[in-house]
Amino acid sequence: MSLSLFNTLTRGVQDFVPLNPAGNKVGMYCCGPTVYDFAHIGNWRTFVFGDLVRRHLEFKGFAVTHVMNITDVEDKIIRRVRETKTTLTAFTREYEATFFADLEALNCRRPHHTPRATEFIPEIIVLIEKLIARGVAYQAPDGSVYFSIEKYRGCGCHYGQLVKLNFEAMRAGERVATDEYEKESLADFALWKARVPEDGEVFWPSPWGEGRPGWHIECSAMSMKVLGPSFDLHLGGEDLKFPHHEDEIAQSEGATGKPFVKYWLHGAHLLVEGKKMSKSLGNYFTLRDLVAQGFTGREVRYLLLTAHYRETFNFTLDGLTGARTALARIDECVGKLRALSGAPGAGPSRSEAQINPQPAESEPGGPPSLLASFTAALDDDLNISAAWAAVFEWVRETNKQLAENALTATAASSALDTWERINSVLGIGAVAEAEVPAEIVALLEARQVARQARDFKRSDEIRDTLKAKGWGVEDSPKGPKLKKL
RNA sequence: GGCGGGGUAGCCAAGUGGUAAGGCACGGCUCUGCAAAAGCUGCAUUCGUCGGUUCGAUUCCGACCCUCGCCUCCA
Repeated sequence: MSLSLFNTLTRGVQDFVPLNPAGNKVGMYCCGPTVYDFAHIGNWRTFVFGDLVRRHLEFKGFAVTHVMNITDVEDKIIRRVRETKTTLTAFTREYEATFFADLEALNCRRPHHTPRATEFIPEIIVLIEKLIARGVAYQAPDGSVYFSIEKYRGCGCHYGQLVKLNFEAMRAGERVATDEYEKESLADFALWKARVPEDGEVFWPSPWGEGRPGWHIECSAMSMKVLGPSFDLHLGGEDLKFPHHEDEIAQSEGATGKPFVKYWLHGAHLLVEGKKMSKSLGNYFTLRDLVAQGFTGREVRYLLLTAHYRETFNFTLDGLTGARTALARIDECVGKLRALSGAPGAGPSRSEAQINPQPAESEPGGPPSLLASFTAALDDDLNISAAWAAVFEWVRETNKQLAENALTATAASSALDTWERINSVLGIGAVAEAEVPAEIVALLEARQVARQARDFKRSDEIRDTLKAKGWGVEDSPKGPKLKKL
């Protein structure tokens, strides 16, 4: 079965066919963070969505080149640099490092390329020169260079591919600083911003004088530098459709004359506790805020992955608690399979690289296997909810067989293989059994002695002690089981 | 004002022109010294409202109500 995705360009679900179908290679660009603050949970939804797209493509056997830019020069950054009296690099690198740490905490695969805007100034300048040479960009009296939408359209190009635009009906409202720059037309956007005193030391020389790149041009320059003038996938949050992505198309196609991106994917925003996230409402969370409340990156990842990417998702703390319970069910089941299969381990899950990327077909005539229903769900425009349903049905079925002692070690091992392949897409792992300190083992043994002597008062006391030390005990027919709380 | 999403159980959330996945929460039973875990089991005659099309609509059409987003900072 082939993968289909909703393409904002055509406003419909389409079969995914890479530009180079023979090569099986896919170029994917995701708009990355602007490193002026910690990324919030809404940002993370989009990045986790990007990770899901990449993982599923890799699961399908595509060789993905994943690019994510780092916007490290931009109005807000400059303001903060000025306010904190630091340097651009010192300021942005700190947030960049945090971003990658958080990305890892959420178990997102690291993009293959993470270009910084400030390291692509020469490429940006070349791109602007091309646009000027083609007559679709101009330098204004203030020294800034703008993209002319009128000229671009005059060349027969289409501005407004991602969203329907009606410039006449657009309000030149408060949010448009009409007097800030000397543009020829309100809709034109800056490619190069001339240096102003507020920029401080943040500027680069250029053929148009000192200044800095506009926001949109950096993505065009970096994506085309790494992936070429035309590539397969470009993702971002839905708010970026206009103007950011529209402008990227205009700049890129205006410069190369070639189609820029084949499939545009946009992730919906989230609400927190039913409301738009805002610092004043107290529902603004960064990942570290949630970690401070005792939640793990894994739980956050799971919750962010419970809803379809094109639907607004209501992120709640209750939901996060539910995520913990749901994950524990999966862990319990996978843990039992590991124990039965005699896998060494209880250790960390085997390397994802060892996993065969080709999904198996279900048995002819039989019920669809986990792998088949999971794959079918994600192939259908990443229907992750249906994919989870497949996972939990499998958990229930597996638990049932385990309870009936109906699984052999070989069958358990095979079930684990399937799970690992599923997990290569979900990326929620399964917690490895923690090392048990000698003190805890001793307490557990003491409790067993007490239980055998039917001294339940004593055994319950020890259970409470263990709990206080962070270990839960579950008695099973095969003896007590320790669980890190 | 223009454009675009949504309204499905207590909460989150799939889905379909033929009678509602899954998760969380909650109740019952089995097991257990108790508990936990697991298993079994119960939990929407109903999918914002009102009309229309249809043998049949939550699903298609129309109107309305509510809600969210974008309209040059935005994931």
